[in-house]
Amino acid sequence: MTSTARKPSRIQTENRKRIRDAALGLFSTHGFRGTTLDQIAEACGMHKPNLIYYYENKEAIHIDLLNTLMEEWLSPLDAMNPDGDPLEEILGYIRRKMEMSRLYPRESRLFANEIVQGAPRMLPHLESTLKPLFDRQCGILAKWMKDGKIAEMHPAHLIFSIWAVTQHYADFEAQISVLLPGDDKRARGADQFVEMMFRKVLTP
Amino acid sequence: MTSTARKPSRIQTENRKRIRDAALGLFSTHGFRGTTLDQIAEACGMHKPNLIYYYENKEAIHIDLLNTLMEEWLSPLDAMNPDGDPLEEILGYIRRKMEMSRLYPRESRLFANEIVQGAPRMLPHLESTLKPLFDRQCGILAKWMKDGKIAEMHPAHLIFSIWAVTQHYADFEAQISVLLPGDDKRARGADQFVEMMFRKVLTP
DNA sequence: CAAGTTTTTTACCATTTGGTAAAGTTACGA
DNA sequence: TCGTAACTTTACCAAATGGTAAAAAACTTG
Repeated sequence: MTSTARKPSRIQTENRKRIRDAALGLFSTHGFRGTTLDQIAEACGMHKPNLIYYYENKEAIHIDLLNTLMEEWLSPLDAMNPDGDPLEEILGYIRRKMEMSRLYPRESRLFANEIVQGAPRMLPHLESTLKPLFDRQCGILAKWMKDGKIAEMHPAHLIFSIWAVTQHYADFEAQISVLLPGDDKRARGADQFVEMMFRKVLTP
Repeated sequence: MTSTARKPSRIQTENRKRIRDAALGLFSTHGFRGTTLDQIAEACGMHKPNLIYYYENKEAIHIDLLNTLMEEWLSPLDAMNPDGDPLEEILGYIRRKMEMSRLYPRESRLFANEIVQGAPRMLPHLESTLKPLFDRQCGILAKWMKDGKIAEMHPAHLIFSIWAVTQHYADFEAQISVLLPGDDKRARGADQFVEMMFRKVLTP
């Protein structure tokens, strides 16, 4: 029985990464169907058949991207410490989300594209990976509320609102930059507003 | 000199509408590039060349959709009355936005797709139509704040947060329905949460 | 360094897709 | 009701696109 999966060589690891990086930029702004293999190839300085050498097909690149990025994208949520100070834990999470919107807008938009279009390639992953994590965090929030540490509210909707507001700055940047031009202190203004907002909401 | 623009016939008006309706459903879930003329044609029971008879090309359908829907999409913002009760005016706006997320998720996702991908076909429209409206509403909010009617904060970011939270329920429905299954009272829970949230934020 | 293996490149192909030409059909005003 | 303009359908096409075949080049290892 021959081994079907060999461990990847140095070149393989490197080139797959180059491909993912180029594909991330393109998929996140043009969507899956709006991106061609030729575009990806040119963006990473390779030839089209070379992409297919590393990935079975176009969809495999997209799926690998989603899977690879999913866990680091969710890691801040997992970092919420049940034994820490509730308000500070949540605000810390919000700050990390704002930071990620600023540092990794491509990742944010990649997921936004995928979800807006009905998550055709990610639904199973949402079920299996995100859902348990989400439920656990809802549990932590619920306990903090029951203990009177933060205001009582529906934990799930609280998380939704945090995601909505923080990711909005990455996903809708095209709109925001039209409505609020004069770039320099926009990020700080956003951070301050969001912190103020959730502090108010969460204070019992 | 022959007239270049004739007034549209009854059939023209009807069929253009049929096309727009079919295209709205497809563009909003598959994006512009992810939707084919054949799909649109089948969805509205026409043949492909017939689409081209009514619209110059595929892009013209998309542009017409965006333009046609833009103003009704923005109308609730314009309905905010500067002389009304500030808190109630804003909460009323938020309620209408939540209602629109529920009744017109296709429109919401159409715009979301467009903006996430950098608004390639809508940037001018954002500048010319949305921006003035947005600035005016920011002015109204600022005045309410100065008068001490609502809490002091950055008006633009307040509007962003309202858009983010309300549209999130339409745009990210695929995710929400995984995380919060058992559909029946989700909409009411969302309404209640959002109202509670912004009431807290806005109360001085 | 020679033999084998991995990686890259060139040339190509089948399908999809946006769009056209033109004949056929229907609606409608005089 | 007849002629014309509006509309629909059939048959087609060229370009774009995802993907393949196979030779050439580069790298690895005994």
